[in-house]
Amino acid sequence: MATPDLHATTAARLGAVQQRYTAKRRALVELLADAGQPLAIPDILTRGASLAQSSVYRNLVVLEQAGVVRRVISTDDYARFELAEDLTEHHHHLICSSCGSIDDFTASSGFERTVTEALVEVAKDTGFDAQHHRIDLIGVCARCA
Amino acid sequence: MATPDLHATTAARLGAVQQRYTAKRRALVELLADAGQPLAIPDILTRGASLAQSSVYRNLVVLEQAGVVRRVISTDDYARFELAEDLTEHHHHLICSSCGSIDDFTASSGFERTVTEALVEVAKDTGFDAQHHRIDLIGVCARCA
DNA sequence: CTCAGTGCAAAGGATTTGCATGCCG
DNA sequence: CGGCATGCAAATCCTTTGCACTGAG
Repeated sequence: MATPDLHATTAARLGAVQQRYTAKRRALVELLADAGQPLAIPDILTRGASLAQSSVYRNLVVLEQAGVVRRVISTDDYARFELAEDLTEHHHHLICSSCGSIDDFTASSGFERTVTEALVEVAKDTGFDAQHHRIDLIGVCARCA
Repeated sequence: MATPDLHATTAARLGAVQQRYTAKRRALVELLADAGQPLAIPDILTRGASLAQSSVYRNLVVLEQAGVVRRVISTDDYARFELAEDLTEHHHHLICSSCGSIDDFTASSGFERTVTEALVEVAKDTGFDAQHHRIDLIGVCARCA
């Protein structure tokens, strides 16, 4: 799943905020890239990231500020993290209200166009400066059903 | 803002889960109804709810289980609560990435129709049993701009 | 040699829970 | 009267932070 230049891009963005792209950070990014779905910290630790819990948190903060990863909120107690959209693909989430797990899905381009147009309209009406949108489906995942 | 039968409905739903509609709970529901936007616990306490903090949390859990209120997640540390949609009106949120405040907005019916159709499609493809959807605009609110 | 990155342990802070009391039914 | 709701305070648990050590440049 790792795009050829995923690491190059990440390195560049980290550099832009005076941060290094260490082996541990690389491992973290690869873990997220391979997962294909947002991961909670316990998931990350379980999947053999040889990192102290605190370092995971700290690095995720750094990567978030660098615009490499994004924090996603779910229904359970853990925050989840995924690669920034411009490193993957514009997508939305299926959030399980039972177990809190999150899966990705993509919508048709026509749908996205409609949504974008509508949201521009809303922004105009409310004076709200929208940076991006978020569409989630809340329900019960296949595992919990 | 309080619909004539808001309290009747609330009482009924609480009754359905063997819970009473006490004066404190009524005050909580009215506070949320009047606010017109999701409130965080500190907001609730500030607005003169004569309730202990722990009771607010406890009652919100009860009300959530009864399907009277809904928990909304933002970007800051506090969870926020609003009345369930069927007690108000279907709407979406403008979330400020700067201060974490949340405001409501409604979209055109055509937009909602398109969204619903698209989401039904997605649910069919993924085997995900969607209960409802959530559309948020993330950006900077007028106050923070 | 310097300074960012890391691990470990302790601190922080929103949320939850235990227990005694008071009130509704 | 009995049981649930409430307040207060202590406990939880995810997340953050302090500090000393290590490794890259």
